[in-house]
Amino acid sequence: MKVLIQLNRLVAFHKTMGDPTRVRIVILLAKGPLHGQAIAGKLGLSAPTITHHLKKLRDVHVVYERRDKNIIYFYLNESMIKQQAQELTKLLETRGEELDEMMEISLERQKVIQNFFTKEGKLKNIPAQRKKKLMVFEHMVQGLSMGKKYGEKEINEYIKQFHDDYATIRREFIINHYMYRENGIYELNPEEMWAKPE
Amino acid sequence: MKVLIQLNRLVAFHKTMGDPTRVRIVILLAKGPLHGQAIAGKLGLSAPTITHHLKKLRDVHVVYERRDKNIIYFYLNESMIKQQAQELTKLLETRGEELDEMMEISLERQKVIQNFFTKEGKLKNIPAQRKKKLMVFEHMVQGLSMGKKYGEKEINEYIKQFHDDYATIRREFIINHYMYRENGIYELNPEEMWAKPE
DNA sequence: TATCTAATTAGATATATATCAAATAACTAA
DNA sequence: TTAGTTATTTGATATATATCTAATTAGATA
Repeated sequence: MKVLIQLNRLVAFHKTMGDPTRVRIVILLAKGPLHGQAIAGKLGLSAPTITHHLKKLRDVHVVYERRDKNIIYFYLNESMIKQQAQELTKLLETRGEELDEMMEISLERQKVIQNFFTKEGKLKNIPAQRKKKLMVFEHMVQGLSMGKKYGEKEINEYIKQFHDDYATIRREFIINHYMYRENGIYELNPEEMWAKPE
Repeated sequence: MKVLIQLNRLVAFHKTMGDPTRVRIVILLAKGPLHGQAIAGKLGLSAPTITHHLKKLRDVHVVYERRDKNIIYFYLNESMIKQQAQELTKLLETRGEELDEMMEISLERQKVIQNFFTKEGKLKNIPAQRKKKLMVFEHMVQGLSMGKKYGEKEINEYIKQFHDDYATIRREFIINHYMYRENGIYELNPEEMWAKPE
């Protein structure tokens, strides 16, 4: 099977992790979720600065947030970090000829993602065109971890991060073989099984 | 065993990998060593630009170079990439309390490294003070891969990247249990075995 | 020694970004 | 509705950095 890396995603991830403040935030969140003020306090930085960094971390899906009353808690998305660690080693298996192809695919995909997601990472609507729809789903599924089992509630919560209509999207995940379900437990399929355009 | 991460090293690595040109260089070198002009040609960038990026990649030990006649070939240090991929996942196991400790150690170490290595990464001289000496050796040993077997020639070549007196340094590696030797084959020891100060 | 090629350095420019204080927005609870 | 808390946005500033051209250095060879 061909090693396909999404260059932009990989670069964006590393760029984001290439800042000491952000890594410190990640380390703090590894212990458990925190709200903005707490992070600011622990790191001795202002609230706007923390907002700034959290936005970047959220852009690459390293953190996500959940509101409880008036306080927004930030969570670490561990699976994304694990995934990117894998991508890094995949780089070594890449044959140089694939570079151009990778760049092209990356570019097209980037455009679609940019069109259908707000800058906050919310899905505006589900694309009608199949190819684009699949790109959007693949994008969403990136934050899930291979081999991990998810309860239905958990999946719903995860999808809500992108769109309120989690039921439809969850169904699409199954239909297009991104995930499979057994006794109410959801799990990511291997990439070979995912729906492909054409 | 405690998870000890060198924050600065980790951040520097990711910062370096957070640039599309540099990742493209890494992908090219994954196929095999190349010289500067070749890289410049393939990427459509000027020679100075390539020099600039190679310097950064060299700073974090992702590439190293070897001269053949008049041409300098750049090699990918795959073990460093694998190692950093591991460090990334180690982040997740880090307990937040270790943050300060990590920062402090990082800072002290950084200073020592800065004092004893030139900005080209060459070791100026072996520190007399034991603690600093160990830091220097640990620094050098970072580019070797755990579990990999190295021939004596290979080790010598590797050490020459830092200092001409490879024999002394190779001996120190053994004395301080960074590596062990069996029938002329060298291998990295697990970190628990490494010499510790005090 | 003179000359060729490869690599680096210097200097310039344009762009990005980390940070803060002040203003604003979003939400809760009284 | 009003007050209080938390988060974000705005605007300013200082710093970093990706890229180029031109000049320089390093090493090989004729």
